[in-house]
Amino acid sequence: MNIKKQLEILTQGVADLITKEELEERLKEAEKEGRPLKVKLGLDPSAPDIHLGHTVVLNKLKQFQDLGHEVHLIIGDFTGMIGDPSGKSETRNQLTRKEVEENAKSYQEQFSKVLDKKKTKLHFNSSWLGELDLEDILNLASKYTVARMLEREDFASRMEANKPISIHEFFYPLMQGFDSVALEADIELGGTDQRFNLLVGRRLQKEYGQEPQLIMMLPLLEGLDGDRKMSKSLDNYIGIEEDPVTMYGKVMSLPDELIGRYFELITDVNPERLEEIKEDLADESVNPMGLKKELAAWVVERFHDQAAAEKAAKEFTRVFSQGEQPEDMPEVVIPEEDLEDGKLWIVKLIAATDLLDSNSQARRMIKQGAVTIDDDKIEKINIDVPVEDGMVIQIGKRRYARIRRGK
RNA sequence: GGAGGGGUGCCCGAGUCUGGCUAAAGGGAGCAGACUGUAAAUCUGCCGGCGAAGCCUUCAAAGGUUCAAAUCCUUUCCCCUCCA
Repeated sequence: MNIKKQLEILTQGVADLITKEELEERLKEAEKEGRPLKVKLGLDPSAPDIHLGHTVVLNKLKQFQDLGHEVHLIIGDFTGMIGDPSGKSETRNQLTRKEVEENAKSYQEQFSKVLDKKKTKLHFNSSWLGELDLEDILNLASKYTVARMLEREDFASRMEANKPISIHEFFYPLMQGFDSVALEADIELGGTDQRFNLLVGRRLQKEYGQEPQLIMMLPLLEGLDGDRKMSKSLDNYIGIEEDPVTMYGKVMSLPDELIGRYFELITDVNPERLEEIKEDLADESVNPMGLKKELAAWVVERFHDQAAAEKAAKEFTRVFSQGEQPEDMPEVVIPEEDLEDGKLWIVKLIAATDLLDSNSQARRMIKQGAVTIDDDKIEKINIDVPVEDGMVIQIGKRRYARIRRGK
């Protein structure tokens, strides 16, 4: 494929590129020399739970792969095994060699849902970082200044807010940058929030006498709240291994304004279709629900299959549009000895389902009129209800449990 | 080493001088209800625990003063700033 066309594909949907001219250069160079570009992505070793937000950058990597370039995933196991002691209140979770390898395997599995597994190279950065001795480390540290470190936004704001910064934290960007040196990366990808770290790699390569890598930043995908970036810790994510029904439902719960952005960043719809979608979204007379359903189906199909997508869509319509019960729901066994005359206090019964954390919450839900048993609304708190095998408790719109009497 | 500032509920953040009206303002997140061809938007409500009243546990930790403490005192731990 000619360079112009490659450039066009590679720069699509990119938030920032340092620099476009260099990318063109590098592509030409690679072609002339008949070698692929080494494209790097760094990964945190502790969270092998990929969500849609990650797929934005993975999609881009896939494009590189399809164009014949080499994708290198770097697992940051070195820091993971040492344990990051920042955020002192949190327990250090030092990962063992074994855990790291398990995580890596899990990563590989999940990544192969987007990337071509055969063409993807996996590295552990401990294999070079672990080899450095103190002299090497000091040498590395000498190549960057404190002032430059403090340019990083979160360091700067912590300084500003009088919050602690440990010295070792300065080493994280350096180590990540050293990965680029070790790999002799041509280009590194990352979210826009990674700008600083990515630049460190670029600068370090120069210090070590290498061609500095290019930097490609991809937009951060907003999570379910429609505001903050998708992340597991904010619990606003859609995991690519979630079951089809949940996945579909989560997409449907996205704020409408995000529909277009999702189509753009995580699907492979062609530019013409994307244009149409955007027009429809801008058109008041079009109910965005239809588009959202299309998006939801697309997502489920990609990470499961078409049958799952159809099933999830049906289930969604059934439960939310028609207000019927879902097909699967958790079952809760109520032991016979907890019953009195076959009855149980309503609050206890609800709390037993594990759908809520405490009796107080159960009481509140009843007060708010959120609880039904076999479609009968529960109005009072002080009642004992007969517990029947197979009866269904519903709390709110989407929490269900089936009751089983047992020993 | 010295001087000063600070640690509040899931998060942010008031309250501390002038003790009670404070389960602790406000915002965010979350949940529920109404509405909706969406788990969207919007509006309203809830948002520590305990089978009612009432009680119990909570404002870094432990003691103390008091009829009463997030608020006052003591000690300890942790964070920050400036000086050295």
